[in-house]
Amino acid sequence: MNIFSDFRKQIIDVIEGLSSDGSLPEGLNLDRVAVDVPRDAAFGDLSTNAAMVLAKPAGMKPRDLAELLTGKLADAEGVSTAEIAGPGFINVRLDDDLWRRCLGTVLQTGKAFGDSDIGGGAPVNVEFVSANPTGPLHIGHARGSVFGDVLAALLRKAGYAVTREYYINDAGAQVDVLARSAHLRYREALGEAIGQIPEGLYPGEYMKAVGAALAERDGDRWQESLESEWLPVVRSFAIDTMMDLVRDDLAALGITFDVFTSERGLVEQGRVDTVLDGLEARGLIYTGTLEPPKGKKPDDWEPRPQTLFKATEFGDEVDRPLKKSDGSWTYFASDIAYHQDKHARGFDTQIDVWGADHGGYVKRMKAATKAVTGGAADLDVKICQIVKLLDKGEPVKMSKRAGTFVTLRDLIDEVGPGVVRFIMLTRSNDAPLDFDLTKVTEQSRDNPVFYVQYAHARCHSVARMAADAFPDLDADQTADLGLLTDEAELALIKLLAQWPRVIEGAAQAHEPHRIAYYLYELAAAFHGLWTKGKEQTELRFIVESDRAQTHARLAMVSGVRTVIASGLELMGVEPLEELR
RNA sequence: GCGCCCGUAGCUCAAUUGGAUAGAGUGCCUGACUACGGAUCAGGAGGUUGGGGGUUCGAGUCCUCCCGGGCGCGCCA
Repeated sequence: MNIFSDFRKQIIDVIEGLSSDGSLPEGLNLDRVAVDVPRDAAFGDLSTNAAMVLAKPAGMKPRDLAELLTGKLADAEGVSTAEIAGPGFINVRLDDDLWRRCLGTVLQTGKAFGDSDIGGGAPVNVEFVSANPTGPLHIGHARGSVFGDVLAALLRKAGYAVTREYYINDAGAQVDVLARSAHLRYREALGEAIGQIPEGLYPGEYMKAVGAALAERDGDRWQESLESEWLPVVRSFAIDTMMDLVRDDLAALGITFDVFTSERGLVEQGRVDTVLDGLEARGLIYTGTLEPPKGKKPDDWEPRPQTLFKATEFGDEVDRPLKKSDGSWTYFASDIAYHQDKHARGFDTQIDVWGADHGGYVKRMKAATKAVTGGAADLDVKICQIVKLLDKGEPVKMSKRAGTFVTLRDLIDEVGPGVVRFIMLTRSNDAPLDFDLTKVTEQSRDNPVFYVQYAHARCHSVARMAADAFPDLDADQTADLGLLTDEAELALIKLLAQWPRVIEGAAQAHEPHRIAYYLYELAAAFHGLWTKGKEQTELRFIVESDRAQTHARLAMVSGVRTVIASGLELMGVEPLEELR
């Protein structure tokens, strides 16, 4: 039950009715007709801009059209009042019973309340994390990981067929460095003194285990052999080990993927060649020389002919190189093949979640995707800004040597997965985020995780107390919701009714942080009502002298608990029933 | 120099995708709470949404030009 979309249908019906009886022209475009919640509750429960957006095409003044619509709407079912305001807004108040019925729906459907079918089962591919398999995940990865995972969950709840995907960059020079680092540790594991890790190799302690495991598996087989012999083997082994590490770290955050795609796999299957041959056949690839960037000329710049993709034909600023000087593909070339591959697998809607440092690549990737799918695939790239790690307001110095933790795993161990996940969504993805280790575990209002969890725990607390006062109370569904008449109670119920709308809006905008903000707002309304009951005893949830009233209020509290739990679970955060 | 993101209350950030009198937290000021579970709640002050111009019924949001910050800028992903 989505009151807002239901009401929009009512308005559309009214407009179409007026069209068919000649009061309005036929065939009006109704796309821009919106139903909103007014900023100020004094304006009513709902408002619509219908009269304003249709005035011009209908050839009427907005207020006259509003007049016409209000006349019909006032008689519509469930509408208590409809009036015109401002330049032509129509403000509507609905019968309180309609809202109470919505609470009834919450109680009946439970956590499925808010599920939507706006996705229509359309396939969506969400690609996120995709960290290079060269080491454990760090804090910078945490944000994109959570963002992508919750966005995927959100889209699923909104009715899309979502695939969570991880692209393994296992074909570039970096994994060769990884292999050499692993080989060194392998020799170390076999008893060689390796001394200092040479510049350019990965020095991390985590590489020791890789070397040891390889020695365990293969003995001294690669100890004296040529690099050309051992490199592919060691590389493959190291990548697998690193990916296990990455999977473990993600699992600790509650994240799993449906698909892992290997860049090397695409290259070895010849997919890159195929896709780029196709572009070449269309005249979109040529050999040319790029201008140096103005104002910031690299020291070693020299003009050089390169194999270029005509990205400028698809909205990019300059054409982009596809081949390295050794003749191998650039990562961009394989990325083109990868996005084509996603399209070939049936994904017309693709979402990539990237870090802030990749912002400069959005245009070329969109251009390439457009080119390679003939414009059929829509790519949305979500950029996550940096996370600043703080402790008591002071920046935490990231030094591996000093022992200050930097890995994702350490962060999870320190504050718990739920806290990490929630905090990562307390900002819009394109705003930088402060993660204060002290604040996020504080029990205060300015720690949103606590504040929302506390509201949820309070709901459970009420239920426990009620079980003492009325041990034999029936299920929520049998309560007489008509007894919920206080303004604050109805306001709370109206907020619950917004949940499906929040889901749809957040899903369509690809903005999972809206869930966190909504939950905070809902928690605030609930805490407010709680305290109101403290001051006016007749408003308490449990009224010992009034069994029916208590029953109704417990049902309302159940509704709040259900929606908060539903939202937290959507975010991958476990709802707590007690706070120590 | 160019591109992308950003600029909103002292500070950190929202703003129903173009809607009405721009909202929360924090900080400051005032009050409520000896218990359905204390960690809360109610109120006050605080704004020319960086600046100018434009688009229209209507702009924090879209276009344009400046100012300021972050990221990026040919064979790293």
